[in-house]
Amino acid sequence: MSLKDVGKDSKQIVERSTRQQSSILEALYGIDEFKSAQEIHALLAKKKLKVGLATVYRTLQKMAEKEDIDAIKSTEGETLYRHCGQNDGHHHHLICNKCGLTITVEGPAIENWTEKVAKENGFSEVSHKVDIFGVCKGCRRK
Amino acid sequence: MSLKDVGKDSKQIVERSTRQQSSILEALYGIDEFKSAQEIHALLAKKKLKVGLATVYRTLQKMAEKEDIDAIKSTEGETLYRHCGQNDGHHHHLICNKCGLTITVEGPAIENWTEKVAKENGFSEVSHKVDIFGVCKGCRRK
DNA sequence: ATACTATTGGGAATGATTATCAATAAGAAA
DNA sequence: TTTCTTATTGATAATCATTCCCAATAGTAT
Ligand SMILES: [Mn+2]
Ligand SMILES: [Mn+2]
Ligand SMILES: [Zn+2]
Ligand SMILES: [Zn+2]
Repeated sequence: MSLKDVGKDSKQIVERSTRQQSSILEALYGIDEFKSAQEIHALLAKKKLKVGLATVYRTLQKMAEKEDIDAIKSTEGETLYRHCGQNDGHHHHLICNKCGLTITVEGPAIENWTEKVAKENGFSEVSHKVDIFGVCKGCRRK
Repeated sequence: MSLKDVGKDSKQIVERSTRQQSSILEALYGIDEFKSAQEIHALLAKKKLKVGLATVYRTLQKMAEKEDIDAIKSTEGETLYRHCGQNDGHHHHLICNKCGLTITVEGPAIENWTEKVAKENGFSEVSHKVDIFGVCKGCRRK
C-alpha cells in the first residue's frame, strides 16, 4: 500500500495515553474530596509534575464526560472533580462545607420520587441532581 | 434632641425603595422560567427601563437572600433567578431543558430522605439541592 | 428645605474557563 | 529504528459572568 492510498485506513489511532493524563488521574486517587482544576494543577506542581493548566482543564472534563470521574459545581460556581471509585454507578453526594469531606450516597427513595414527579408532570428524558451539604462530625467538634 | 445627640438613634432607616428595585421585581412576574441577571437587564432595557447592570446583579442577589425570589445555577454555571410565587416555602424544580419551563415541586419524600441520610452519616446543619431536568410535554411533541 | 446616607451606575478589575496555534510526542507503518 | 501522521500539549490571549470602586444620585427622617 503506497502512501497515497493510506487515507482513512490510517485513522486507527483514537486516543493516546500521556504522562499528563496519568498524573492527573493518579492525583485524583488518594483524595476523598472534590477539587477544582486549579487545585489539582497546584497539587501536581507541588509533586514536581509539570502539566499545563489548560491540559488539566481539558483532561478533567474529558474524564468527566466519559464518567471516569465525577463532577459537580460548588456553590461559588466552580466545577469540582472527584474520583468516586467504590461506587461506580449513579449516586449522590453528602458534602462537608468545612473540610470538603464527601460521602457517596444512594437509595431508591429519591430515584423513585424524582421519577414519579417527572412522570406526573409529563416530563420525559429526565435526569436529576441531588446533593446534600452540611458539616461533618469531625468538623463539628472543633 | 440636638444633632450631636442623634448618634445611633437616627439609624432607623434600614432600606429604601427605589424605582430600580420595583422594575426588577416586576420584570420577574409574568415570567415562568429562570433568567440570568444579564437577561433581566436586557429585558428591562427593552422596556425602556434604565437600570444599571451592577444594580440588577446586586438587587437580584439581595432578593434571593431574603428569599423573595429563587436562585439556581444553570449547567453552564450562570446564576438564574425566578419568582416562584405560588409556592412560598421550601421547594424544588422540574425544569425543561428545551424551553426553560419550570414547575415547582415539593414533597416530604425527599425531605425525609435527605434528613435521614445526613443524620446517619453524622452531618449537621444540612441543606440540600434537588433539581429535576427533562423535556416537557409541549417540547416533546415537536 | 436640610442633612444623612442607602443606593445607583459606568467602568475598571477579577477570576475561572475557553480559544489559539505552534511545538511536542504517541503510535502506526515501513 | 526511522519516518510519518496527527493527537495532545502548553504558553498566552481572549471570553465572559460577576464583583469592585467611588463619585453622583435620591429616599427619608426631622
Ligand atoms: Mn439519583
Ligand atoms: Mn427539599
Ligand atoms: Zn468536615
Ligand atoms: Zn419545554
